[in-house]
Amino acid sequence: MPELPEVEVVRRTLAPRMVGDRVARIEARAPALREPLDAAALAGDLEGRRIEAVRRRAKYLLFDVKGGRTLALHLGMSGRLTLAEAGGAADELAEGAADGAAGGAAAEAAPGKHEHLVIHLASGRRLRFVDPRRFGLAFSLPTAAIGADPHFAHLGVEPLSDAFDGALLKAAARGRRGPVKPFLMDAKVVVGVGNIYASEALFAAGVHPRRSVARIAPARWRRLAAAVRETLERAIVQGGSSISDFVDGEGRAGYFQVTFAVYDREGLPCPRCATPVRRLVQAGRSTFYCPGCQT
DNA sequence: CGTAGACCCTGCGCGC
DNA sequence: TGCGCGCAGGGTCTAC
Repeated sequence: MPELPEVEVVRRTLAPRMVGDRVARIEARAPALREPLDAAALAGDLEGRRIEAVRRRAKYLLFDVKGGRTLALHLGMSGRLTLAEAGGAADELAEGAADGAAGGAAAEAAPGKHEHLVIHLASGRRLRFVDPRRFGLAFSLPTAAIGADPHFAHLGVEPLSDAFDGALLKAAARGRRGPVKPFLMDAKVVVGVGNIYASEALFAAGVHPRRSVARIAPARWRRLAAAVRETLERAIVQGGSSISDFVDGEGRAGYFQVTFAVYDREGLPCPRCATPVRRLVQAGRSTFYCPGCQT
């Protein structure tokens, strides 16, 4: 569910309510995520420590605690975080929001299906990590060693940073030949551009998803970089405004506020020229584009 | 080195 | 109404 904007919206929701609080207890259960949960390491690194910052790198959420350790969470495809307030009432709300599919059976097990991790805070709040498809990740590491960690070492530039521009894309494309859409989604080039916003940014820039990166001139790279940035920033603003009403840290609501120009709109009219939107498959992922607007 | 494809896993929506 | 199939926001590994 999460691309960079959704992760960033969750981060902004959680940060003011978690920074300054303390990790009281880590509760790890459910089957392994992409990598097995190391409950002992999480407890040893985090329990009893004050949360100093909630940051983001690519699609990872980073919770820095006092003593130089960091909890890293990745939501994968289906991960969700909910921050339940102290006391019972808000708890139920969070459960309901997090488990939309479990409808019929009232006899669901108490902890909730697919609940992998619960972080109990000293204030009584609880951060729950639910991930049905188990593509997510949760691990702790020394804060100072994040850059060298294999999960982060090869990551490219942040798309909302000053370093990200047309010149960077052009340089990264040197010696490459493939289509631009998978290139945009390559985290070694630029992080956080997932399948939805890759299609959306290409549409906004008027670039055909199959165009070879070897045949993109500087002006077009500039347009594309600007489109990536603006598309992500707009999604953050829209997701953020929709989420501010929520009592929990649920990220999914943001998606319902954002309207896509082409993504998941095969056959529907392009918002700019009314030509029917087309779908194709690249690197195993669906791409949506307007054959009239994108060259 | 760069790229394409398979694979990890569960749930949902659609067509029959 | 039930069942099988295809597809889903991510990332990594292997084979070419």
